[in-house]
Order: sequence, then C-alpha cells, then structure tokens
Amino acid sequence: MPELPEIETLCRQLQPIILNEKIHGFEVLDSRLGNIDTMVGRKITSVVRKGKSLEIELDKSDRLILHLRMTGRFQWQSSHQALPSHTRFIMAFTHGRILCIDPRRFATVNLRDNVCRNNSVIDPSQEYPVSELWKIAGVKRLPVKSFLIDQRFLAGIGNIYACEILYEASINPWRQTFSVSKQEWTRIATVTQDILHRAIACRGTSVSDWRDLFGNKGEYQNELKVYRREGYPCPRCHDAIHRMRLSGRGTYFCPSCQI
DNA sequence: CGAACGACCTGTTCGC
DNA sequence: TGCGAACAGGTCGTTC
Repeated sequence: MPELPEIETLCRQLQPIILNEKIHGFEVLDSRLGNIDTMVGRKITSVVRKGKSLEIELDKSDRLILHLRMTGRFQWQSSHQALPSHTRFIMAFTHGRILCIDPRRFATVNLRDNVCRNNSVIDPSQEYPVSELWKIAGVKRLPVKSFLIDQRFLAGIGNIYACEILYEASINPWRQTFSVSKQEWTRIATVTQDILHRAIACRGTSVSDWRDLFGNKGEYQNELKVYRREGYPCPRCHDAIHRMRLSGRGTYFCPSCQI
C-alpha cells in the first residue's frame, strides 16, 4: 500500500544509510525488471520522495526512479541473511544491502537522465495555495475522491488515505469536484496535512504487507477511522461505516456524516 | 479530451 | 475441507 507516508518513511530511513555511499552491486532476480547494472560504482548524492516515487540521484547526473506500486517494499540487511521469498532485486553496498520484495511484481526501477522537468504537481503534505486546487477542480466533473487520488494534481494520496481524508473532512466521496466549496477545499487541505503528517510519524499503515526498511510494521492502522471498517460504528455519529465501489476501488465512508 | 474499464501479477479471504 | 470467485496499497493503455 505504499502511499506518500510509507515512501516518506523509507526515504527518511534510507538517507542516513546510503547517502554518499557507492553502489557496490546490483542484481535483478525478476525478468520483468529491466537489467540496469550501469549504476554499479556510482555514488548516491541524494534520496528524495516525489509523490509515491523514490528518486535516488547518482553522481554524473542520473537518477534511479523506484516505484513500489501495490505490494513492493524495501528491506535493509546489514549482514547477509537468507533472501525472503519474492525478492526482486538487490542493491548492494559495502556495509549492507537493500532488498526489494514484491509479491505482485508491479514495482518498477528505472534509470533516467537527470533532466530538470518543472513539475507543478502539488505535494499534499506541504503548504500550498488552496486556490490552485479550487481552480483545477472547479471545472471538473468527477467524484472528489477520484480527484484526490489522481496523481496529476496531488501526488501521493492513494486509496486508504483518500478514504480517511474525506471522512475527516466530512465530505462524501461521490461529491462532484465542482460542487466542493473553497472553504471545503481548505478543510480538505488541512486534514490532508494532518493525516499525512500523523501517518508519517507512525511510519505508515500496515493493513497487510507493508513493513518499513527495518521490517517493522507501521502504526497508523490503529488510527484508521473508516478504511476496512465496514459495519463498525462511525466514531462521530455511531452509524455503521459503509463500503461501496467508486471507479473500481473499495471506498469506505459514513453515509450519515459525510455529506 | 476526459473518464471508465480491463490488464498487469500473486496471495489471501470469503462464500458455497 | 476444498474450490472457485472476489478482492488488495497503483498505474497504464485502450475504449467509448
């Protein structure tokens, strides 16, 4: 489920370990991934998150773009232990190695030129002018939840956090974006930052596969109000949480207090 | 052009 | 218990 808080967690955990280190070896164990061994011998100059991607900058202006999709995770091993099943690639350093483990094999790793593209995509965990959102969303006709998880506008929100954000903001996921007032967008932006920051502090949400770099579960699953809580009482009004499909995704909400 | 849907994979859970 | 269907964090390409 790696969404923004989970990738941010990995990013922060990786920085002190691999920054300024040289990549000692790179081994691909899944034929679905392209073989990119040109990174061997290169030094890591920065590790940043962009949306749900992890970008590792190498010397000589290249960057590795890693995306974990649904079930991908990274595991640090400081000494050689057995490889867990579903290990898809290994990035080795002199003092340890990073394993990418991914049962569903959707995760990707790509080497790209470090050409500066100006991306105007909003990072929802940072301060940003809400009028930007209001301008884009005001002319659209689609459910507000679909808008929140569309990575072209806000980068980093996925299904779990979209459900939680709309619950906290008391907004029905099926509301059309153009019907959401500027004041409501402000509320969405505020609760989004609160939830994402809290989830980062909890090192993510482990409802299933997710583990951090050191194999530990996150803690935010203990704070979920609606996600995967169909039939449980709404913490606000005590009516039952419902689950319905919205463009193919399981959507959890309180029909009584999300208007 | 934009939105909906299936595809990409594998593992787990649910219902009969 | 056993088996098939439905479902799962995300994105992409095709279709309407």
